[in-house]
Amino acid sequence: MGRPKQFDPDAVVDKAMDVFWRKGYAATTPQDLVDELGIGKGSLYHSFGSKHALFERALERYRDTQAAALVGLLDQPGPVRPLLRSALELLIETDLGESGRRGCLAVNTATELGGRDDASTELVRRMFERTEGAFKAAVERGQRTGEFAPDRDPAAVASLLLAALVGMRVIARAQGGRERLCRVADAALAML
Amino acid sequence: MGRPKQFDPDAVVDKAMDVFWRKGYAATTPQDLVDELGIGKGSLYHSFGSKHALFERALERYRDTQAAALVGLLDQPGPVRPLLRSALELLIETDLGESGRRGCLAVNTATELGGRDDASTELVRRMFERTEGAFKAAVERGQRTGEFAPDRDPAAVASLLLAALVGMRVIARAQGGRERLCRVADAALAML
DNA sequence: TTCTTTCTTTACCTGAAGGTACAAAATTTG
DNA sequence: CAAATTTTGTACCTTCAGGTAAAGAAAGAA
Repeated sequence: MGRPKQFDPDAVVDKAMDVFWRKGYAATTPQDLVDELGIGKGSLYHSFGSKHALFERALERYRDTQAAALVGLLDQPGPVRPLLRSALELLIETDLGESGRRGCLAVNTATELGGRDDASTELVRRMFERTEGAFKAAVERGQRTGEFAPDRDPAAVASLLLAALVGMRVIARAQGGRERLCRVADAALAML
Repeated sequence: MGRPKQFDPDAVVDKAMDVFWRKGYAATTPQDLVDELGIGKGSLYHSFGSKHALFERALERYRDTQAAALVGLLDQPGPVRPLLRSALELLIETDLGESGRRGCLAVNTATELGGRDDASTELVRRMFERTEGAFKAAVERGQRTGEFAPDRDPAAVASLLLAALVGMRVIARAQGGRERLCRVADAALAML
């Protein structure tokens, strides 16, 4: 009952994710949100409560779309090395693509709010953990199939892969060119 | 001539570096600066012009102290592997130390202002480049002395090391524990 | 159709960000 | 000492962040 919403909340959260991704949390103003989400300020606060609450929704959405896509990619069957390569290439293209060097929302949030906003920090920590887990599983699989040297600790290698991936996305924001990013990806694959 | 300054500008820039490092650029207010630098608002703006100009000074100071320390460490004589290990350990201790999980100012700046503030982006890009150069030189040296396998491209390995280092400092901000960071460092050294 | 509930619009509010203006204070020079 | 120059403290200013309040609009319930 009551008046129905004039907008699709999921679509609005999607747009909010985009804004926060591009500008960061602190630099996104209520006016930015009103302008880019296409809903009035009243609706915004009535539906989402606060800028911070909307940010959390956006971060969850990021986890469920972007981060999940990466994990899903790594979980696919078939040889592992090409899978890893496409994963890294996906990130490079995302980072350098038309949407414009906004890096990774989880990484951006870690450095902007890490340790100063418990909910966000925890969300990011979990995303990192999940990604590292996917890497570990992939490495273990690659070792079983004989693609990778079997003498390396999969957990350690996965940690390094996660760190390299995170680092790449930071470097992309600091005007790192495609060659540089590809060099990182190549070196990461070469060490396996 | 004229009235002499009541404070040491370098010391004030040092403190400003600390504040920006902990809180980030946008989240640091003029009031924060007045409180933590111990000088009046008048002096602040008279001496430094603007929050942004002070931030650039702070970033330059970061480059000349923190980033330079890392590069200097890598340039020291002696076996390369222990040098790399101390470099990584230095970062881990810095990140987890009493100053409290503030990560790396260059990394934080890359993700907060990368692509949106040309001067800062350029400063960060140069710091990354310099660090990568130091890694490359170290790897080359290690290859000459026979410490590292000679068949790897030093530039590629250096890129990966830089990315891993940057990633580590992000992960540290997202509540990554010491074990996790050490795992990254171990894996990085193990691949050489 | 009136009542209730929920959404939307518009207006408004408080505090602070980021900075400017200006007079007073502390120096060096003549 | 007066003059010139630079620094400092205080007051002030404009804009906007982040949000609240109140009244009207659109739906179902009685």
